[in-house]
Amino acid sequence: MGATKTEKFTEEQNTIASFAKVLGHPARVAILQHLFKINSCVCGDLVNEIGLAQPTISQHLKELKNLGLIKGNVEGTSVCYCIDTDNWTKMKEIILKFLDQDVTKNTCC
Amino acid sequence: MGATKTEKFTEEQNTIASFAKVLGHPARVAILQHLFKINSCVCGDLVNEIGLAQPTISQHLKELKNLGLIKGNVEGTSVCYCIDTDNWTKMKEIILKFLDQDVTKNTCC
DNA sequence: TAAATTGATTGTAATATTACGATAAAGTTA
DNA sequence: TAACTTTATCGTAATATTACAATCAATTTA
Repeated sequence: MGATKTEKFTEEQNTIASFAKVLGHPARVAILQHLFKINSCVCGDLVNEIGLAQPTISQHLKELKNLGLIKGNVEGTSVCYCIDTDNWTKMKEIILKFLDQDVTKNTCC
Repeated sequence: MGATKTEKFTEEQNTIASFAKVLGHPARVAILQHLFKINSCVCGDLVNEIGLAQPTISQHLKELKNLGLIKGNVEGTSVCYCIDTDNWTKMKEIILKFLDQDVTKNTCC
């Protein structure tokens, strides 16, 4: 009990859910928005930008990295993060296909 | 500790995250896909369609209803669920706006 | 009205997530 | 090399989520 029963669902359903899940925390949304806004790499200023502790940000970055949405380059003592544009586009297409189902056919309710 | 620090984020970030979060479980993805597929209301066959217990499905339906993505009509002893097309469209626009950020500008990494 | 059907609610166990202090690891600078 | 800077990892507490058995509530049917 307690754990999601992944085996009951299709691969597509699990993929959609795992992308949606990683976007399902405001800190990760904020991180991604910031990475888009500055149009280049970011280093440690995410901790200042968002008001969470450094280990917490690091943990969120790891989850985004695990799904391939961002990548990080070590630059001296700091790490430069940015959007992985290829994977972002792939993710976008998967989510879009799901969201774009025809909504007009529903006649009851 | 443990709880998401909602107050640290903008309303937009929290809205995006809460929509993404509700899509972040394969059972809810499966429910929504089924509601789209049959192009009309569904009653209790979601429990058969997806292999989870009835209270579990009921709980997932409640979460989808709380965010306004589906609505339910009582029809005798059964309840007819379907997509709330207006709210689905609104949600889609919010998520799309977030996903559609220009990905080409990133030059480093 | 009694039995049956359907779905919601309650209670709870198992697991996952979030957040952060402490500390480690790796590079940089004095 | 010692001190400093930056980020990752470990450990853990607090909270949230997932799943389901048991039960309740409402309607329908025999």
